[in-house]
Amino acid sequence: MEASEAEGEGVPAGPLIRPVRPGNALETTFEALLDLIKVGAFPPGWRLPPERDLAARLGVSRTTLRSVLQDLQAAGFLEVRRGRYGGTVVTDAVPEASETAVHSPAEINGILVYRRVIEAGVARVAAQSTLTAERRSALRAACRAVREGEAAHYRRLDSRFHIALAEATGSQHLVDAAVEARSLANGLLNRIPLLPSNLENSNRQHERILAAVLEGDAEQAEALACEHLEGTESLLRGFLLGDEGRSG
Amino acid sequence: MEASEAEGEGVPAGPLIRPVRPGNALETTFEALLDLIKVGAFPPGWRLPPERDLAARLGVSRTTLRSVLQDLQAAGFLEVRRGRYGGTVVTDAVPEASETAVHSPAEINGILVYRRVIEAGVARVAAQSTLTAERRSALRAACRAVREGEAAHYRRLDSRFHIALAEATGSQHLVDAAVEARSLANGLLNRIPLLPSNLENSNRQHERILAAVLEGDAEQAEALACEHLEGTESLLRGFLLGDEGRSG
DNA sequence: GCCCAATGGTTTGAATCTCAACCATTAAGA
DNA sequence: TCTTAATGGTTGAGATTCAAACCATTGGGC
Repeated sequence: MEASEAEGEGVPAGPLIRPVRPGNALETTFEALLDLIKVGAFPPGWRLPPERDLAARLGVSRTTLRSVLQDLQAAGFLEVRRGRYGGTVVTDAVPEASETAVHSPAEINGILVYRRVIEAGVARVAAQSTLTAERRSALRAACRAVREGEAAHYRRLDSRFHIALAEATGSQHLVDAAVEARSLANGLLNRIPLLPSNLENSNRQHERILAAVLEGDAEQAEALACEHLEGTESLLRGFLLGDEGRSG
Repeated sequence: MEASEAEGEGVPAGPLIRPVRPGNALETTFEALLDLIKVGAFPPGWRLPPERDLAARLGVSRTTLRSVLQDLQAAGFLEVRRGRYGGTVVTDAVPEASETAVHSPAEINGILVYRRVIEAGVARVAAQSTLTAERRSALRAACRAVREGEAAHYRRLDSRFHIALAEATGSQHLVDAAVEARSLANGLLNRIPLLPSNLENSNRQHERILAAVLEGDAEQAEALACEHLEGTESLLRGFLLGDEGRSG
């Protein structure tokens, strides 16, 4: 067998090999919980599952989890209270738009394209799904929360709305993908300023997407989602790629 | 703060909490490598990256990786040769369609819906992407390999073609999602028999999807991908859900 | 025939993580 | 006021995983 690449013949499989352990247990657990806070899975005031339960769900030991919870507490995201009816509660601290890793234009495009496939697909499937009254109510509440929330919480509330759409599909895999896509995209989105006019427009688009989903109009829901995503993509491409282009 | 659920108010975030360590290092590494073999990332004859390199890419120690490689060798999937110009080569052993976990109808639907969102979206984006001559060549080769391959290797070759489409998008996240979607779906697809007429039809659909992608017709590529996926979904729903329905 | 370098194979000690048992706190109910 | 039970807090032993150093094999080049 003659090898043209270290991996063998043909197109190398390099990119297909992904870390099964991208970091140590502490790092990955910290990132996971912070991501969930950032995308609104744990809104302020929310009480996390009890430590023993949460550790089991995350697949780490309680010792490891406790260390992470202490770090999150020290960073101001959690408050802990002992005793019966105690627990670990999420504060309303807003995660700083940290200096995320610098992405190449190709990476940025890769994230945007991924987000669009996921979120437009989610809108379509949600519109095709049978929604319970509870689910409809949750969608409306999430949409209203974005509109009525303070600007400081916009990113989190916006994310939560899009994830609520994913939850409406009934596919755990789409939910996971939506969470991941939002976490990736937020790292980029947080670098552009929130202008009131843009937020207003975005909120209107949310209403229309929601209406299409509730009406069961799959074509419309997907088209509106694409339009919505194109809006922020344009902002991003101009803001980030333009920047990168100039500094390049 | 009044809690309606253990996690707090409103819709519980339970489903959003995912294991950061679904299994131990040996298990997850074994699954990851076997999945890559199954989806054609490592075709027969392929030489894996050297151990030290592969361990680094997977994010595990060389000790852990070696243990997994030994298991895969014992299972017949790999052959190892020492010395200069040695290495670890993939055999042409076909993974048995093992008794995968029994899925509920909701889980099956969740997988199918996820696969459709990913693969239809991938077709669209691939058609919109600028393809190098090498990439076009790889796509054609992958499509041809499905058509000309033996039935025993069909699943692997079919998967590789769809993943090649994802690679054409240039988005690592779509590639990862396509690998995952394929691994999930294959667990289901392997339970239905491969009929020559179905394979013929599937191959024709592959050709048409490829043609649309190469021509840059995004609408067509996505529509054809949906039609292609609907075909196997129908087979699956009738075969699995019908079964479950009757036994239920 | 010897050398070299790239690969797999082995061993040892350290780091990380897990598990389980037990302690302390706390507010509601009796 | 005491009890209860659900929560967080602490400790020690063991398992898992890692890192690094070194050995053995092997085929091509000189």
